[in-house]
Amino acid sequence: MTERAKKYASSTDVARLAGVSQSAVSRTYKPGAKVSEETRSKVLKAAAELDYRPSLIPRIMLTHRSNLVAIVIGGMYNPFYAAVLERFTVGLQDAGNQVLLVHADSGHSLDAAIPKLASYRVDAIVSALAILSPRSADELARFKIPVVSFNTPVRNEWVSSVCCDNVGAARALADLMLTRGGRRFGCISGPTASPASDERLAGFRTGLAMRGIEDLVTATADFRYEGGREAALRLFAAPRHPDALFCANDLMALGAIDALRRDLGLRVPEDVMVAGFDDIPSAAWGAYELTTFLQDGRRMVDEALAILKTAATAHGPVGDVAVDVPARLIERRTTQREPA
Amino acid sequence: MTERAKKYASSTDVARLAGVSQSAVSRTYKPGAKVSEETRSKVLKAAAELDYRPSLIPRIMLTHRSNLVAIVIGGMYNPFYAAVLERFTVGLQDAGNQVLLVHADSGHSLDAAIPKLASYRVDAIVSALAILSPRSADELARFKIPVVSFNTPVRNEWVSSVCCDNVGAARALADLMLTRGGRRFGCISGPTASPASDERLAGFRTGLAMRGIEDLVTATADFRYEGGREAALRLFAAPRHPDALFCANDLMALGAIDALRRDLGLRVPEDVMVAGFDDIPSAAWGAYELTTFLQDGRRMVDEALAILKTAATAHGPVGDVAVDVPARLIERRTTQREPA
DNA sequence: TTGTAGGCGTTATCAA
DNA sequence: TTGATAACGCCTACAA
Repeated sequence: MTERAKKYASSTDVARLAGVSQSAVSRTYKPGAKVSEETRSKVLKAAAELDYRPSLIPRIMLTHRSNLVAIVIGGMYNPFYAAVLERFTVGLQDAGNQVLLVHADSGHSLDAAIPKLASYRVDAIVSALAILSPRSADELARFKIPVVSFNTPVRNEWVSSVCCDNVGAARALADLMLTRGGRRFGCISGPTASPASDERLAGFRTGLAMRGIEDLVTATADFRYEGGREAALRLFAAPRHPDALFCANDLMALGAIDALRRDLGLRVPEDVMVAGFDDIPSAAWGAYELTTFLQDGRRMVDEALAILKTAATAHGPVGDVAVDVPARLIERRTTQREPA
Repeated sequence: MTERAKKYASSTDVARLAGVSQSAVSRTYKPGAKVSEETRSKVLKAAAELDYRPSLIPRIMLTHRSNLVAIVIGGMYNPFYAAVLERFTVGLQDAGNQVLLVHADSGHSLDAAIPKLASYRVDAIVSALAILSPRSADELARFKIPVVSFNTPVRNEWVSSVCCDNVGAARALADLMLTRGGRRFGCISGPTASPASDERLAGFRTGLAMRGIEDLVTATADFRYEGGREAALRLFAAPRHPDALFCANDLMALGAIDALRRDLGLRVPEDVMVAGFDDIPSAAWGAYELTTFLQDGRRMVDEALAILKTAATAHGPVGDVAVDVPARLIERRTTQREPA
């Protein structure tokens, strides 16, 4: 009856066929086992015949560890996050974990996903989501699952964060643009409620203020190329437009550049300087050569993995760690301008 | 002793605290249950106190279904595959599945990952890997796990495939380039042993041959921007270079365009026409406006999901299905040329 | 070295 | 409506 649904052979099946006990089978597959050559070969023969693969599921019940780590992510359209996801996956696989991928594009869908993850008994969660609110973080903490928040500075007893120094970087960019002769400044930020974008905008504003500039025109977009393009068109509709534009990520910056050059007939960097954030591969492409900040994704992932490793061996909560990775300015052509 | 390792409360814990039987707890969490209001509230109260989340792990043992679907992928640097991964993830989540993400960048690492997946008792596997060999496919079939191969036309009893019509598309492109006045043809293909790239090259060659053109200079690259750029530099080192260049994917085409324009001072499309394959977002960017083929990732994913759904309800093998999705030509600026 | 027995956290069955 | 009981597949004593 239930035979029909049965897909995998069990160790009991193998034992029966091999004419040994179930524990003999179990021992055959345990690294430091004490099994006679004879038993072992009988078992392996039967196992091959039945295509037996030991199941890890019962082990999860016994040990309370699944070796499953969930990665919650939204916006893989951004190559920076695609690369981060790939690095996490490789790193976790190398450490003997499996990755449970969860897509969430809003705080709401995140909340919906959490109980599922708890039901699968994941060992830890990585949130590479720009929208982890403190409230969601508290919700997460209730499940007593270690969490690493990537690029969103929330933390509590169970939640740690790995961020890059958005404020400092954006401030440094303000300096650079002033040095390069910028006079009127503009900024295209990400969606409201994106902490990373907020920090970048705030840092830019501070950097300008420190040099006595208070004027800053801004537009909001959605972190995508098209959004950046349209935001630039809006921002540059007025006759007295900026001559230095900071975009909260590279994709929007590339869209803005194309808007300026192709739709508005402006030269970059001669008429308008542009800078982005992330250093995605296309920022370096010959058609753009965009000045940007390298978010050191590799190092950020490594830091996150280190936190997870600690969490895996600890018995209690190991949250409240905050790692800040500096961003490195990569100056390319889009800000290379002789001061007027 | 083992208390220390115990992280989650079990239904037995809840039952004890609530003063009811374990089955009562189980029923409380079962949708169509018959529990008295009184019992239910006692249970929920105790559960809240203990932060209880029912575990899905035992259910996997009982039902032989994990609701886990593995996605094996390599090369998320290509936005086309990043988008495919995202669509798969969303689609599977909507269908009540969870996604196990596996990164594999070679046939070898794929082989290494398979037994792990079998141990986690995944219900199905999606291979979005350009390197699934028939041998690997047979290996997969041994585990009796339904497999959908994305863009690689292998199949057997347990393996189905969803591909796009690479040959037909590339042949149509040859026609177009001839119509636009192409005289000398070049092609930058992907790594050897990539079936998709092989088919595209073969189709292009066939299309040319049908119009009496046998000459075709080729170079091989790695599907990435930089690789395309370098391959173009090699291909155009000779004095008599192509005036029509087909690249096996968009990323390489964009690299080739920048090589032609910026390193070699050639005009695209006036001096050289260029076309790619995939229709990734950056192909449409203002700086390039690349002619390409839209691989309908959305539809391909939907077809794959449909196969998986069938597999989920069937009892035996459901492989050997082959779906072919047509590719649609998107002609943009890089082939817009007046015939000489 | 082997086999027997108990338990991990659920669900399903059956009797109360 | 409830509670006891037997699985599911494996691991770990413990006894033979």
